[in-house]
Amino acid sequence: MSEERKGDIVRPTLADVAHEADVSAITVSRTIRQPHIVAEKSRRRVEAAIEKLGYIPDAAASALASRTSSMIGLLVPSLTNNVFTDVLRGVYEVVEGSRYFVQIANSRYSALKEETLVRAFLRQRPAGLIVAGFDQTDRGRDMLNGAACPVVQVLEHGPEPVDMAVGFHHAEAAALATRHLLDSGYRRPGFLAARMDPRTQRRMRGFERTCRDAGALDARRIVTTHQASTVGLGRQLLELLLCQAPETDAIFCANDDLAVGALMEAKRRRIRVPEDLGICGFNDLEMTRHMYPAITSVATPRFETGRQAATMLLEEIAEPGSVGRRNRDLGVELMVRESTMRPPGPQPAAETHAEGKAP
Amino acid sequence: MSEERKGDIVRPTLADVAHEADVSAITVSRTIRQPHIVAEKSRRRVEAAIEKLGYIPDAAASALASRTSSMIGLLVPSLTNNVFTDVLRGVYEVVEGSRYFVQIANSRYSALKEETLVRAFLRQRPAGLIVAGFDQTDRGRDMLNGAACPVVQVLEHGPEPVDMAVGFHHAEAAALATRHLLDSGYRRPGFLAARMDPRTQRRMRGFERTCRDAGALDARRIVTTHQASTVGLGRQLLELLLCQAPETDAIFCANDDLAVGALMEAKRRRIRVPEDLGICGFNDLEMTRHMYPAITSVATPRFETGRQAATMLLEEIAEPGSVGRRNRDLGVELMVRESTMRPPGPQPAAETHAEGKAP
DNA sequence: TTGAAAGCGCTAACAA
DNA sequence: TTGTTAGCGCTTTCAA
Repeated sequence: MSEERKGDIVRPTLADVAHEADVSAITVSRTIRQPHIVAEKSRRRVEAAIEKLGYIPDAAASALASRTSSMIGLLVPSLTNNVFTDVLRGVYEVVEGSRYFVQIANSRYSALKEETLVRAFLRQRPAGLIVAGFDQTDRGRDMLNGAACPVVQVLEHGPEPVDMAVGFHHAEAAALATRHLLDSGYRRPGFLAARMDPRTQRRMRGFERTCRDAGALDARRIVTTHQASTVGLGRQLLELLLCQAPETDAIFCANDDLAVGALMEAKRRRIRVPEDLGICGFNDLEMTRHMYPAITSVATPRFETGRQAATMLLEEIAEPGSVGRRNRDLGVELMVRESTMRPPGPQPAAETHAEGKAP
Repeated sequence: MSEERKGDIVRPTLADVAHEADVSAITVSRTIRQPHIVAEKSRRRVEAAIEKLGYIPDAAASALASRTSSMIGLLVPSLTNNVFTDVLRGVYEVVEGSRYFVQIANSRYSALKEETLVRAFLRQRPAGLIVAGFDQTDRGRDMLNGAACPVVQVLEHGPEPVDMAVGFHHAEAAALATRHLLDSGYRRPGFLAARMDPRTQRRMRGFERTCRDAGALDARRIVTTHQASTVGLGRQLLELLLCQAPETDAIFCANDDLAVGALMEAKRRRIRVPEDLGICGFNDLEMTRHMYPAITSVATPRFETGRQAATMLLEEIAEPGSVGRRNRDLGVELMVRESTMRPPGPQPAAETHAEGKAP
């Protein structure tokens, strides 16, 4: 079909369907939105006409007339990062059974882009909005505050959400992991992190605080980068860490990608995990438990966060003010696996690393 | 702020801004869309008024009046699968610099859901559409055919796209990998696959055909499942394969997730890779090259597919009929790595597997 | 360079 | 149960 043809296509309207079915426009409208209040006979005629003409309702006209759309906007900083796609799955599970649909926007970790995207969402008069995190720009927060729809902030827990929130404490989750390393007998823990978005920074604070309290904090053992987190980066960061702090006997990785990369690099260097080096990841992505050795990680409630956010939104849309707990902490769970199960008794000297590092 | 307040918020309209700036509505509209044709003085007054009132244009009214939106719809079967998020990244890279925005819909591998989502997109009068694959339902294809906007099908190459297409041959790509295994001296190759969506099935055909031609096809060595592909599933499928065909000396995994899982399971069983078992993945996800040993994989042009699809769309939107090659094959590349670099000379007997399998 | 008038296709409100 | 009327907030068209 040529492009000229395409341009010429005139879509049938409600009025066309009404004419075809010999009813009024509003009856067609009702047949589509509230079929139960239309007489069986009219309804069948309308349905036949819709089918015959291939009628597709115009969302813009509908949104304009009703001053609302069926869109639920989801604003995340990344879609490469499985953390957000897991939230998304939870949201879908709830929204799919409803008359709403999800629109996704990706701020790519830019607060400015996020602001633009919030504005783009609001232009469409969404029925509800789900936004990752608490760290909007001032204008972004103002816009969310003034939104004519319910808003849920996800994946963090903190004071004063814009409207509603579901998530967990990043600093506390990191502290849990760090304490586990210390309790397992590791004395010189290091920290690897990438991207350094607000949530990652909170995890770093949790690590630092816990280490400081235990007298085990050493800035040389903290290696971070603003690059996006990848498995390859985990290898590089471990290399860097072992260069500048060869005494390191455990690492807490702010991401499972990094943990997997670090584990692979350790294997390649013949560093024994967990004997010479304990490794703990964060998020408990599916792959970590299947590594060899299986990697200890902090399981974060990503799917459940998405489910609850969507549920809260739908309830609040149906009846404003009806949602009870509007700021929820879902907590995390430490999944202890082989990579930090240090055998009891004295450990080999730290020099082991130096050996491992030789080509 | 209470929900009641929210409901009461009256958004300023073009007319309000016009009143504030003491110009007509159309001048405000022009200031927003074509600032260069508005006099400097009016423009500044309008911009000040927009700022003062916090005006946000209504997308529905705009779409209704202009009979088009700025939306580019992207329809994929999954967002958990990194393949599609890579395409997405390519699309974003191109679209972000334009006046269009991307809306993502997830069919979750259901052709019926896909049909519903195509309809949902068309209701919004998209400026363009990008759809994964060629396997729409008949109605889905009809709708795409009748769409009043350009359409690009991605991630496959085949005859008769609806409008435009960018992708590669899955069967040929699989044949490339399979030939590599055979050429590397592996004689009893197996095949692991999950999900079994149309593209995966084409890869299976490519594997079967190549093995048959080489007299190396044995149905016992083909293990598939309809479950979603995961690393854990790779471990399970390898276990199954080695149970029913212990002589297997190499595997082609239809996904890198499976390949990583299979590698980890092999390590756990003390099966030597690549000596006893060659492993080849598909897609060349970032992690595969960082495994130990590094995994051979077929690199697919996911990012470039997204880039080109978006570029074609924007060109075609700007000037219908202007895009030249409308059906593009981007090809694939085999990345040979440690996991299939079998040392030359006679190999240990196949019984090695039996040993490896012992607890 | 600016504006007035006339809809875009639908739904809310009310009436029958 | 169905219909009539009057917009929703913007852009197009034509005129000044």
